[in-house]
Amino acid sequence: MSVRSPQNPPDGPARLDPGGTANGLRSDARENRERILRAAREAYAAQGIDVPLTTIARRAGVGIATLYRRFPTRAALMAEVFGEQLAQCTAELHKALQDPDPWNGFRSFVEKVGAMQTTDRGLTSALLSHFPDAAGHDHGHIEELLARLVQRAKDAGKLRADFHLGDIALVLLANCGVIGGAGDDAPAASRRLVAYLLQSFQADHGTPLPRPAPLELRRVYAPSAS
Amino acid sequence: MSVRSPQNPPDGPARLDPGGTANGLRSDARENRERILRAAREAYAAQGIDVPLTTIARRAGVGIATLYRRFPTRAALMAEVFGEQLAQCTAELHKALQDPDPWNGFRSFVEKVGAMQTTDRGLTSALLSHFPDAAGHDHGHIEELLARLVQRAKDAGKLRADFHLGDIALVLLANCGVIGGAGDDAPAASRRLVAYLLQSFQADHGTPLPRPAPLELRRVYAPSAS
DNA sequence: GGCCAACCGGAGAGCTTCTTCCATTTCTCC
DNA sequence: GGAGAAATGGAAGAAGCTCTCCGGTTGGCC
Repeated sequence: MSVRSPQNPPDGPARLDPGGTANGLRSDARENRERILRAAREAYAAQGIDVPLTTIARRAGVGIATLYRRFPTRAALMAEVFGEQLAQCTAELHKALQDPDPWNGFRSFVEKVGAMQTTDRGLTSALLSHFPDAAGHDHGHIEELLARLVQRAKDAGKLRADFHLGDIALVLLANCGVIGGAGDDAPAASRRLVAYLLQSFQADHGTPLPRPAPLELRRVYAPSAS
Repeated sequence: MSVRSPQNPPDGPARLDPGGTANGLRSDARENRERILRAAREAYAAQGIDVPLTTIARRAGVGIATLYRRFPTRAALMAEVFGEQLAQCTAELHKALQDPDPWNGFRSFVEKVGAMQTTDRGLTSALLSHFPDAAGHDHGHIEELLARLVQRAKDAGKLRADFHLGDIALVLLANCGVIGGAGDDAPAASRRLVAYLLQSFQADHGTPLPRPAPLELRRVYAPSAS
């Protein structure tokens, strides 16, 4: 994301920093903060969201206390990291909406996000979780874009009419399960799952479906619940 | 590991106990063993395979040491519990093979197992894991029956020819992900996922698929890997 | 150059879970 | 009913993780 204006006007009286946390820090602190975020991003991608905080701190080359000082809760850190991931998804979404072929845009978006999940084990959480303090990146926006993408494909007659927005979450969760369980075969397995699902999503499959699950893309992050 | 062989028959000539462990125990020990298995089954179903051993012991009304004496490793306990689950699956499989309509047998089996996963969070592990000491219940048998079920449906022209046995594992893993992430909506979400997938599995969908992942139903249980 | 608030890292308390050890109790056989 | 092997439960050690406290360090401003 790197939204944060790098140079803060030295005399600016008004405290800007809409993200909320990065400015006003001493230079060494700001540097460490970036290092922590980078390390967290890598660690989440590699090991999933359950990676111990000590691991992230070590990876960043800072003490655990520094990490805690900068991000008082686990959720605060995740919010920051996943904000960047969400931005990436939003970018993909915009790209998909610009595809002249609505179905192709939809299909390639689902495939793309599926592939991103394979690379980054934290992405699913990013998409399915709602971090109250993830300022700046609002889920609502993603959801709205997604709804447009879906509607566009339906209007073109290529996406089945009974497709539900929650089915996107279904894909993400299903793919997450496959990736988690398939070990080294994860990329191939994930591609195949997505291909299967996309075939079912096409409009020419008349068979009726069970009622959609009321899955929300947006889901409260509950650290205790696993 | 200090396995002080607890039951050494004084002179017993024929060692029966094909399951491997239950006979030759004192009556109270055998009773406790059953209690532990029952508690473990319930705990796994309710909380998944990560449930602490102390929880199982408490639930069984025995001390933790008793659990350890009977099942030296976590895997040993799981092997025993999941052996029962596998037996249940095998029964379903037989039932499906007896369905006069091959596709209907296939479909109902997949739906049934999907529903069982919703009820029992340990079942996926049971099906995807291979416990070296799960004597008595052999995965090979299940796999063979499954292969017959698949082939039968293919021969009837209802299941797509490029369906791969590993796609069954794909369904299980995907469903597992959905169940784990969907919270209270798990049953509905799972049903919908399975319905989507089953539609794609039907033979009249000509679109080619990515190459199948070499997923094996049988998978070495690796406690360290999550 | 020197001050001092901001910042740092590591030690350690507190918690959960796994695993082993051992004094005590219980069952079985005679 | 008594001897002794088998079995028991709980304490305790080990390990991993989260989070806090505190003495020492450093960047930024005069």
